[in-house]
Amino acid sequence: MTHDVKAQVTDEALVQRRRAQIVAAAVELFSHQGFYRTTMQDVAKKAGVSAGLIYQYVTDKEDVLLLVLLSVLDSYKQEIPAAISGLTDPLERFWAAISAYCRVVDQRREATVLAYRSTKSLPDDRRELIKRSEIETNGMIAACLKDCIKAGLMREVNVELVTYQLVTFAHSWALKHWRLKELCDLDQYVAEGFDFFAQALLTPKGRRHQAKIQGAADNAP
Amino acid sequence: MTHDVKAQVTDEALVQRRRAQIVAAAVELFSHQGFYRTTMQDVAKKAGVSAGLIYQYVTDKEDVLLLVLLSVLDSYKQEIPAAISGLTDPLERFWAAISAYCRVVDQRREATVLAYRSTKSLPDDRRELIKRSEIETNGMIAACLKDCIKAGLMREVNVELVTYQLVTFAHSWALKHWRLKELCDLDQYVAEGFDFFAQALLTPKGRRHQAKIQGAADNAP
Amino acid sequence: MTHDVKAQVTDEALVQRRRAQIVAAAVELFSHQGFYRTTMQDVAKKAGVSAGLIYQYVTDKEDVLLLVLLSVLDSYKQEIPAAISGLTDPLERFWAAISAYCRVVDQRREATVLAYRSTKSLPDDRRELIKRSEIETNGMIAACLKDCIKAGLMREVNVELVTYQLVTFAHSWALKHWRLKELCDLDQYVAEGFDFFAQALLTPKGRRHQAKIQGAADNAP
Amino acid sequence: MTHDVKAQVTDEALVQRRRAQIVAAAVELFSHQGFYRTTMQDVAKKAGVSAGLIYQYVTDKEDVLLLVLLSVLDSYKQEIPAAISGLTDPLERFWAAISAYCRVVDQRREATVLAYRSTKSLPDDRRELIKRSEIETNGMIAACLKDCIKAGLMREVNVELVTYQLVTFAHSWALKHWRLKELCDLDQYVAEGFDFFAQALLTPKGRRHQAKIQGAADNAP
DNA sequence: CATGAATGAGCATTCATTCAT
DNA sequence: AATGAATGAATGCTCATTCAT
Repeated sequence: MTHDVKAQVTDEALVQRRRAQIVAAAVELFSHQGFYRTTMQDVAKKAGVSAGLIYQYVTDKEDVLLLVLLSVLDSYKQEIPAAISGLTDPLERFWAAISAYCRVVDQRREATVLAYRSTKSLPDDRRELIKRSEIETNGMIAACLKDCIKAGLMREVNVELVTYQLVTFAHSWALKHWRLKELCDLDQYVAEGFDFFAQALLTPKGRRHQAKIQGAADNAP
Repeated sequence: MTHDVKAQVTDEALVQRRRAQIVAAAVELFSHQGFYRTTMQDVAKKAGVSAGLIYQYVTDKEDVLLLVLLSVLDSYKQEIPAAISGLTDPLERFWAAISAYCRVVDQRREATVLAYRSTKSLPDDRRELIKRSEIETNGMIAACLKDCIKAGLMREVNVELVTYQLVTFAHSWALKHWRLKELCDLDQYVAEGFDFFAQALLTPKGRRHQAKIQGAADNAP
Repeated sequence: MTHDVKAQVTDEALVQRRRAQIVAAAVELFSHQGFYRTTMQDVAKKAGVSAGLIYQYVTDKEDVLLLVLLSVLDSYKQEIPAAISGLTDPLERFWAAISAYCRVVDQRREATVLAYRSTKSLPDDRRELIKRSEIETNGMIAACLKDCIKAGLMREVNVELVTYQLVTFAHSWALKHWRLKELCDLDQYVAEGFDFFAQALLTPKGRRHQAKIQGAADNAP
Repeated sequence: MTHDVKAQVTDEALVQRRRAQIVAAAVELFSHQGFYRTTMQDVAKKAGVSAGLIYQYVTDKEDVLLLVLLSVLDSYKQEIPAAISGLTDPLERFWAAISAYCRVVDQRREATVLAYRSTKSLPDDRRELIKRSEIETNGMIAACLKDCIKAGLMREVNVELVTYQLVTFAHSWALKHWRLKELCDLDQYVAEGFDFFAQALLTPKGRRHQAKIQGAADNAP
């Protein structure tokens, strides 16, 4: 976890704990009311600390936002590797990654929307941190995609562009949730996405392999 | 297009002109600095009017935002029908619509990003206006998609979900422009998108039809 | 009617008419919403003229207030003499004057309250005008009082102080109307006042005279 | 006395002190310049605090006005009972109450005028508070009056109406001070009032009793 | 380490007044 | 004479940040 945000407190464990407290409060408030409508007093109250305390763990209100956004991106960076860790089959890994992504987005739906709303509110240097982190996460998806292509299971598409399609598909569940939730639930959304991307990406060989996986999965309990 | 935002000035033509002036200034400022960091004085100065003047054409700062967002959505609602108006072939209409959408997004890239950032800053009732307008625009894309399906050129997919994929694809050009612009230009982006969606959606019959269109287009000057 | 308020318009009849229009609108608005809460645009609208027009008949917003307050005091100066004009008996004139005062206050209740609220909002020189006018009105009451004393009908009291008691009694009907209206109606209020002041002021001779008048009045239709 | 105005600061003693500071500054400014002409910056500067500070002890500018008006009414509610506390004779209590009322009005002359000017500037609910408080104060005067009547010392008059006469008499010292101060000083004003109300209210028995009291007082050092 | 009272710059909004038409 | 659009100074209120305790 890399934030070069400097704290004035030395006890590292305490810093961790306090920041977690602050971020937890801020995520909720920023998500619901937006960054600008949330006051530091709001954050302090919800975090159960005094307003002054926050400034011992953070330099700025913008720093709080940075911490919040990094915490969202961190969930991605933890959940996706976890979801594919046991798997070896490229196609299985691919679908598992997408599925994990969608599920994290669903769990942190409001924070995801927040990221779209508020990243621009950060000063340039801190925004760079976020972008770098996003590229990193995309890298994990891209890697899965590449493996599928290398294995001849998917077409030779522009990897980074398609990665954006996949990532955007996941994000949309949060961004357009106000409408999508009336059309389907998360599982259906993911299923429709699988179908769509399968059509778009799989080679004939990929299709056969897919059928095999599917069959195996269907026969499972 | 009609915004029920009420002006205190009676001369309708003047209202149109002044609002256009204000919106033009606001789009630029909101896009660059964000809604909250932009002061009404900023808007007034950039629009070349006094601060007080604005309040004769708008009730609120939020009203300015509403006007700005509606102006973006209005571009969609004008450009897309214009792009497909002469065409009769369902597939041609479909690609033309997508292409037009991408091009409007490109022209109003910053305003599109602004829409994602700031719609939540509106009070509920005004946000509804925006949502309704978005659904309307989506309807135009969905109609093209349905026609292709009805003609047997595309698979029987969930129309609204796929519409969101298409729309999101266009929006992404603005939202992720910071990265995408390093990977390709707009034409390439659109071309890649066509390829991807063609794969995902076309039936065998659709593919043959597509080839024919494509051939014709290739032989053109 | 003496306001040295200067108009920019020469046609004297028009000036009268316009000012009456403006004052009528202002009395109502100032009375209900107060001077500061009423905008010149409000006054213009209610008067059915444009905002700019007002400034051709008045130099200031404060000027409008002055005109309004003078109009109230003018009603006093007209109604009271009218009420006592036919009468010769000092006691009858006295009661008639008080009664008339109360009735004018009742008719212009809100304007009377306005005078108490807003006279201090005037710049010193214009406030002097008002004070002078008030003293003038008081003079009419004081004269009636003096006549009664001179005729031996009332005690040798401090005339000006008692005049203030009388005037204040009339004003209170407006100032405390929110409470008094629940205790009695105007006629009862006046009757109670007569009784009270009679006790306080009449000499034995005055009392006998009063009984005679009363008796005559009671036997009247 | 309790104003349900809520402070954001918890230390109750501090709240008391700060509010007193603010009210003291506001009374002076509001009295001289009026409520609307006084800015919160004015109040802050005169109170020797920052503008923001005030809003931790008050919700509104109107709240400051409410606090100011309540502080005036509170003086009445404290001074009058104090003035009559040692006395048992109904007539002595009555005159002591009136005298105390006049003296409080004299001490807080400008604030009294302010009350007449500005009560209407309060929103309805807060104005109700003021009215209730006024009725309470009147109740103290009315009680003295009733006791005199019950003891056969005064006539059977309409208690509440006469109470208003008495209260108004006290208030007039402030409201018409610009003129009255040229006619007499406070003691003379009170003495003239006593004479007037004695004539108006005392029964023969009351008159004898009054003479006795008076005699005793005259023989006192 | 923690508190929370205090600061004061910053901003949306209003409105008396002007002036071109 | 009359209009009403335009002005811009003025003001109530907020809130990130500090600092004495």
